[in-house]
Amino acid sequence: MRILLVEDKVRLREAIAKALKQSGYAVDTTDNGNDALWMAQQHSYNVILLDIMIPGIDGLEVLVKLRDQKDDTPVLLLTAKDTIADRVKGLRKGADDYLIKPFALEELLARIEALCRRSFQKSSSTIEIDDLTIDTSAKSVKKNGELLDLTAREYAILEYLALKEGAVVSRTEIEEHIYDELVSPMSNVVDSAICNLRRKISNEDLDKELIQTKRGQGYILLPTSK
Amino acid sequence: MRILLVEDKVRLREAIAKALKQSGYAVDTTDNGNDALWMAQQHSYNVILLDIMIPGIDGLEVLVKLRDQKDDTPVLLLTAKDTIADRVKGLRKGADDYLIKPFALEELLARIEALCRRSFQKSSSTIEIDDLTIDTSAKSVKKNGELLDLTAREYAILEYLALKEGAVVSRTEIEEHIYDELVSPMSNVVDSAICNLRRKISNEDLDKELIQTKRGQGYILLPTSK
DNA sequence: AAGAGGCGTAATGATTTCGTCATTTAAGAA
DNA sequence: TTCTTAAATGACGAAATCATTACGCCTCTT
Repeated sequence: MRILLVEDKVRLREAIAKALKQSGYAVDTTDNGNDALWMAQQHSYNVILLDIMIPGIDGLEVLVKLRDQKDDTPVLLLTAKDTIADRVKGLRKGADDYLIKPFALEELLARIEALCRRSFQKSSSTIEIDDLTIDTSAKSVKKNGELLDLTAREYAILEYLALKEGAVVSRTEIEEHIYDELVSPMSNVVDSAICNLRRKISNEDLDKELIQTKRGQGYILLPTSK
Repeated sequence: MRILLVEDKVRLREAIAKALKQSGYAVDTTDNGNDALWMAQQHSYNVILLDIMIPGIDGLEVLVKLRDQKDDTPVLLLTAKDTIADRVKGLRKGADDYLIKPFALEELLARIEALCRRSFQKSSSTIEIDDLTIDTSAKSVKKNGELLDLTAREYAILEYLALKEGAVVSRTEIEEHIYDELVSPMSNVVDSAICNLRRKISNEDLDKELIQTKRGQGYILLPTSK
């Protein structure tokens, strides 16, 4: 967990830095806006603590420039000014939190923790199997980079098989997960859907089917490697 | 953007709720902890405003139970108490922000905005997509620099889609996050709103729609680059 | 109090999807 | 090999989904 601390008053800066280090953070410090911007570009910090009244570029400006550069690092503004208008302004410019001096170190630490907690939750939403890339959030599938035109049903089945990659999935299981109404027992909806799906994802050149049939049991999605 | 407001004092609750609604949020309210927990389980809120001193389960307890259930909805604590120890305690228990009564509505709004932004992993308060610039603070949209005349509903939907750029958003999800009254199941409000929205943001020259339909799944906002 | 605009509803028509059925193909057992 | 049964395929039509329009109620403004 690496933190950039931008604060011009020496005593305060060193006090904060010390406290942060004791709490186990790696801390870089600077006393002015220009260096702050430069450092933020060099490293990817987990949190930036930014005093507003600093020499060189003003703290708010630093913030704006960071955001313009699509830098998403959580920023916690520190300030002595405390009019509501200032606070609102800071937050609206893209700050994540705001703390007014003087503050208790305990509170600063707690807020930093809250910021870190949030920034750590992004998970990839794509599944890659052979030449297929399944984007579960866009609900789209690419084959060698080309978007495939799957229907909602087809996509749902493929996603389900992909999630259970390498495991045999019975027709009944698919019916239960993909179809909400009961499917009549002797229907072959699934067969038919799989057939269409295969048509769209198969490699003509390769003879191997990605979706394989386990006679009497169901289907299984098997990447070539396995 | 849907918000759960938990506050027992009638006057305050209604004042806040009104202000939030005017800012375009869908708002649910309750005056006690038990209902709050239940409601949070029913819906997925974008932010929960939680007073600590409430009847039934205490606000902090509500927070703890939510986090125990792996619910990571951003929580903003409201409180009259203001010892630093309390604040630290709240934040450490998993709150994302903290505001002390009495507070200015402006600041509350700005903090809510910041929380929403962060939960969608966006840092800047403006979102740029193709020739559109969405200003989530001013709640306005520009197209090639020209201000578009969107209604509150239209804006809300567009903002939501933009925050989820590249992800399929179902009608139900839109209904749940934009509309606070229940939408009758076979209503086509969303369809009709999207239709109007498209009319206003579409590029006649370009044939590609920014808001694309994923038949059977929902809508998705896709910039031309992808 | 009247007018305007926003918004939800209903109706219509175009389009796509998907389940069914009939038939062919393939797999495994005897 | 031959028989049996499971699976694949293709065509068709019913049903579902969507876009769009028009209408009327409601709310807010003036």
